Amino acid sequence: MKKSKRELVLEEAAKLFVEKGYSATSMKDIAVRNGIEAASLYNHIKSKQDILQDLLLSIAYKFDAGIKNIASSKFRKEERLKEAIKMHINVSVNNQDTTYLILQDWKHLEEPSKAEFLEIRKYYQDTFRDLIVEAKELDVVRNANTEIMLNNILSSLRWIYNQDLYENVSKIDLSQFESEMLQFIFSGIKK
Amino acid sequence: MKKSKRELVLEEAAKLFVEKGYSATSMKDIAVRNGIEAASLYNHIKSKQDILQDLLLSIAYKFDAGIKNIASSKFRKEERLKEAIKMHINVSVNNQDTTYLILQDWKHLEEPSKAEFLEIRKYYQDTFRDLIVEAKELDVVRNANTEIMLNNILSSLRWIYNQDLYENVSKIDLSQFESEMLQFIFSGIKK
DNA sequence: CCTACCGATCGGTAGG
DNA sequence: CCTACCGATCGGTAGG
Repeated sequence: MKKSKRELVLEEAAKLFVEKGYSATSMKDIAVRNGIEAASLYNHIKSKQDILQDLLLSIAYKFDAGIKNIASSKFRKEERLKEAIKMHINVSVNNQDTTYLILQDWKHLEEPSKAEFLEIRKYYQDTFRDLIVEAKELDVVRNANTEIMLNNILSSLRWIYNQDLYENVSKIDLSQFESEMLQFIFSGIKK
Repeated sequence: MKKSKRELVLEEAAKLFVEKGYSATSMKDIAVRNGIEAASLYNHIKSKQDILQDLLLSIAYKFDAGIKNIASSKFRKEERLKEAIKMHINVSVNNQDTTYLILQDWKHLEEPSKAEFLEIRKYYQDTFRDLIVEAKELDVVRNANTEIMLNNILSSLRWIYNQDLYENVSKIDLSQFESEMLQFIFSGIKK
C-alpha cells in the first residue's frame, strides 16, 4: 500500500522530533528530509502543531485499543497483567519513532489535543493500576505499594522506546525478548 | 549559606527546562522568573548553553562520584549492586530538577561538553554493568541477558526523576521507598 | 511544489 | 541591572 505524501512527511518529522525534540526541529528541517521547500509542506499538513497532534494521538489510541482489548473478557483474570505488559511491549516495538514522543514532546501539544492526550494516558494508567490490584487480589502479585509498582512496571518498559537502545540489545527475537522482560518484572534479578 | 545570583538563575532555568525543555525555554522566560530583564542575565551567565552545560555536567559528576565510591573497597562485593541502586535513588531524589534533564536535554549540549557528558554517562553504565556481572558470578543475581537487565534496572529508576510523580507517590520516608524499589528490582512483583 | 515575503521572536551585544 | 538595538531564524501566507 503506497504511503501518501502526508504519511511520509509525518514519518520524517517523527524521526526529527526524536533526534532533536519538537521545539528544536524547524519546518525547514522537515522539508529538507522530504526533499522539498518548507513552504511546500503546507500542502500536506496544516501546521507544525498539526504534525505533533497526529503523531501523538494516533499512538495514544493504539495503546488505548490495546488496553481495552486486555480488559475485555478475552483473557483469564490471572493472565491479564502479563498480557497487558506483552501488549505494551508490542505496541512500543511496532511504533518506535512515535512511542518515544509520549515521554516528553506531548508537553508541546496545544489544547484541546493536550487534554485529549492526557485523558487517554490517564485512562491507560488507571486501567493498568486496576490490573495490578486485581492481580494482588488473586494472589498473583505481592502486596506492596500499588503506585510504586505501577510506576516501576511502566518505567522499566520505557527504555524500549529508544530505538537505538532496543536495536543494540535485542538481536534476539521478540518472544524471547518478551520473556526476558516478563521475568524481570515478575521475578526481578535475584538468583 | 547564601546562594549567588548565578545559582538562583541556574535553579530557575532548570525548572523551566524541566517544564518546557531547553529549546522551548527563552532567555526572556528565565529572566522573568528571576525578576530581571533578559539582557541582565548575561551578567551572571555567558550564554543559554552555558546554563545547560553547568547543570548537566554538575549532575553527571554527582553520579560519577557516587559510582566511583561504590566501586571502591568500602562495600562487600555481595552488596555493591544493591548499594549502587541506593546511591542512584539518593542522587536522583536530592537533585530532582537537574536529574530530569539527563533524559533528553543533554542532546542540546554543544561540543566539547556533549562529549564530556556522554563519556561520564558511558563510564557510569559500564561500571554498573560490571557490578551486574560481578553479582552474577557471586550467584547473587540470576544468569539472564546482562544488557536487558542493565537497561531494566536503570529504566525502572527513571520515573523518580519526575518530581511530580515522585512526590505524589512517596509520602513515605526515603528508607522505606528505597526498600520498595529494591524489592521490585531484586524480587519483582510476583507473590 | 516553488519564489517571495511577512511579522514575531530568538539569543546576544553595546553602552551606560 | 537597564534601554536600545542587532542579525538570524522562526512558522506561516500569497500567489502562481
